[in-house]
Amino acid sequence: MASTIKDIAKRLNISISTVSYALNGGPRKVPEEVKAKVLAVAKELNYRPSRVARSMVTGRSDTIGIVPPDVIDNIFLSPYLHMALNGVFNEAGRLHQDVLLFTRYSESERDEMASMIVDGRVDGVIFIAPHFSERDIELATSLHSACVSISGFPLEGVHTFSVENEAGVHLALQHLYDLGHRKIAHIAGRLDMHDAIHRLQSYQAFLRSQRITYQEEWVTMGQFTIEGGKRAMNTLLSLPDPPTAVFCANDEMAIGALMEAYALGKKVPEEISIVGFDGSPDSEHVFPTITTVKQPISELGAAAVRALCALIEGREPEDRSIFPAELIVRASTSSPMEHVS
Amino acid sequence: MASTIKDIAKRLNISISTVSYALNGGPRKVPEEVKAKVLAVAKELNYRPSRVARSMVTGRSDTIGIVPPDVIDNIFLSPYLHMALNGVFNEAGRLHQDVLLFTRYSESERDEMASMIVDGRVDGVIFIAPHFSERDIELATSLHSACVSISGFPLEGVHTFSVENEAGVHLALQHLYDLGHRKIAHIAGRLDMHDAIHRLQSYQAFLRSQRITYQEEWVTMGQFTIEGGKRAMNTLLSLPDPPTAVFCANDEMAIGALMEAYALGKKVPEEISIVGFDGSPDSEHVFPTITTVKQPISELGAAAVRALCALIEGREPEDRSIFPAELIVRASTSSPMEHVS
DNA sequence: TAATTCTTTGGAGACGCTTGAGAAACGTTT
DNA sequence: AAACGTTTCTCAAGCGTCTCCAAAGAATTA
Repeated sequence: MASTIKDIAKRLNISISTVSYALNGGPRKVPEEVKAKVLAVAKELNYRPSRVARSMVTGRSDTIGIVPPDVIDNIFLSPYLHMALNGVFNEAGRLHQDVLLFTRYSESERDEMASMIVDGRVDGVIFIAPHFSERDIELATSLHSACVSISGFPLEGVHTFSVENEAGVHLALQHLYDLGHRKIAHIAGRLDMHDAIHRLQSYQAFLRSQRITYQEEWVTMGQFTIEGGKRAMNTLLSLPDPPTAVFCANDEMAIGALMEAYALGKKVPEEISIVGFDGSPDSEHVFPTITTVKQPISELGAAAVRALCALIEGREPEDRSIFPAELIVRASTSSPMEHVS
Repeated sequence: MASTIKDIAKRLNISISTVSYALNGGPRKVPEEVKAKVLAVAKELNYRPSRVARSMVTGRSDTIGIVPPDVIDNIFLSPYLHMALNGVFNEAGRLHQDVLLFTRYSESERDEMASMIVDGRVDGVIFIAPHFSERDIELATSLHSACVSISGFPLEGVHTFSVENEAGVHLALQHLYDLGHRKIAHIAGRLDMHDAIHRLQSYQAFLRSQRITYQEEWVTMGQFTIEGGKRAMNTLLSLPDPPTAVFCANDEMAIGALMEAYALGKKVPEEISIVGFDGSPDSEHVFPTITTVKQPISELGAAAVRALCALIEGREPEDRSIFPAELIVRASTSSPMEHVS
């Protein structure tokens, strides 16, 4: 149906190779006159080179694969992933790379998934926030496939891009501390993810450095979801000695916490301060707007793409891999004193 | 580097075709004994079939392409697109289809874009909310490539999936009308998109049916964005005779309108009621929560995938193409009377 | 004019896989 | 023993493209 390079050759009575050279401005020179004719016929026949055939012979597909975190359904409703994808897509477009999103819908397909990564349709893979248990990434590296990760666990030979978690957490907690808070709880994310672990550890480190006693029950699990944030906040507010401030490992949990606080009749920030993490658009749309630690997620995505392309082409990636965090103070935090009095 | 079907054949001293048949349970039978041996060796050599080579000969890639709306940068931050992609990915996974997201980063690459659609890497394409001026979709059909659209303009031979816009708009406006509103403004979306046009027309039709005089200045453009919603709301509230209610063509603009209303000291819903469209998660996170018309966007995406797969396999799509809208009454709407008095 | 060099162009092999055509081996039937 | 059907397997032809190699032609030199 679709026309091929052969059709063009036949039409002009020249060889296939000449056509190929003409179309690609190929390694060999082709007289301008012939070139023009080839291009004209190509246009006339509505010729489109088959990327598949080209991949076959060049071994390159100019396509990068994205492996989103392996969570439950509806994964594409996560703001974090959106921001990451946003950066990835913009940069991929700029670098003339297409993006193949790997979908997986059950654990049992894990192996099939793994083989997709190395079946030749992508030149390299970006893992977004992979779980600790994620073996695909090891498989990919073992097969010498180019791969990088965003917010992943440090892994031998895998370039990992992430935010300065420790510094970010410090900014958030210092902010609360400076406001006068001493009873600061933490709603942690999924502890099989690197960022969640790192943020929890940084939280503990901060308490230690400020000589605040670490209270086991002030750390609750929120699974990085709004629902999880609600549940966690509910738990925290039921404590005999509830905290005056809550630091959440991401904005979604902060939103959940906010909603739950209101549901329980607690005013934010008057009765309890809330800080999020990520700097998602949503954090600014809720009421009150949420104080949060912004990480340049889109830039992480873009940097990952650049690094991956470098690896594919055999260059050494030049991007730094740790990105700065920035505190954005909004309306969900205030001093606890004013209202205690 | 990677092992091929040939390596397996050589190792076992059998023909390449036998290996192929064994691996695929192919068209021809292969004795269990041989099959077992082949599979064992395949595993040992860590063999992964090359999808590229397979595509080459079968002409199928088991991959569907997605063309997101051709808007400016950071497109992946649109909740609408997320919900659509969410449905698409889930369903694609279920049907064992991979998803290639087409990125495009400039108008000048339009032609390159078009050829990507038909270069053999995808079996079919889903256009999400294509613009009126989008020619790619026509190109795709003219090349007999399978394609469907979500919220697109009706086009000969292209299955289009969309929500019952007219009914949805009616629900929203009737709700406002029943509350007592008579001065109802409309913040419209991008008028090069089908949904935006359709919703504007439905708004006008409703006013006509209720014999409310259509006020030119009560229709403002919001471009489907939060920023646009803010600007539009600003314009509306500056009118000498401002409306008591605003119906927005999507939730993002409703959020923007909400923010702007607050910024101008107008209370929602006490002084002005706001209704959105889409039923995005965000519409429930803002304060006050927004009354909105929910459309099953994810289901639209899923249905589009099913239909596309049917087309690819030469079957007739069975899904209905118009989906119901549902009014979700929340806190952003109330009767105007109470406060006028 | 013949020999040499340079330029241009066509031929053909690969890439890894699928699959139809047909060969070989075997057992069964007449 | 011949004829036949089955089963099991090999051969080889592609799929569309890229690119090396060699052949043909043109230009230069002896």
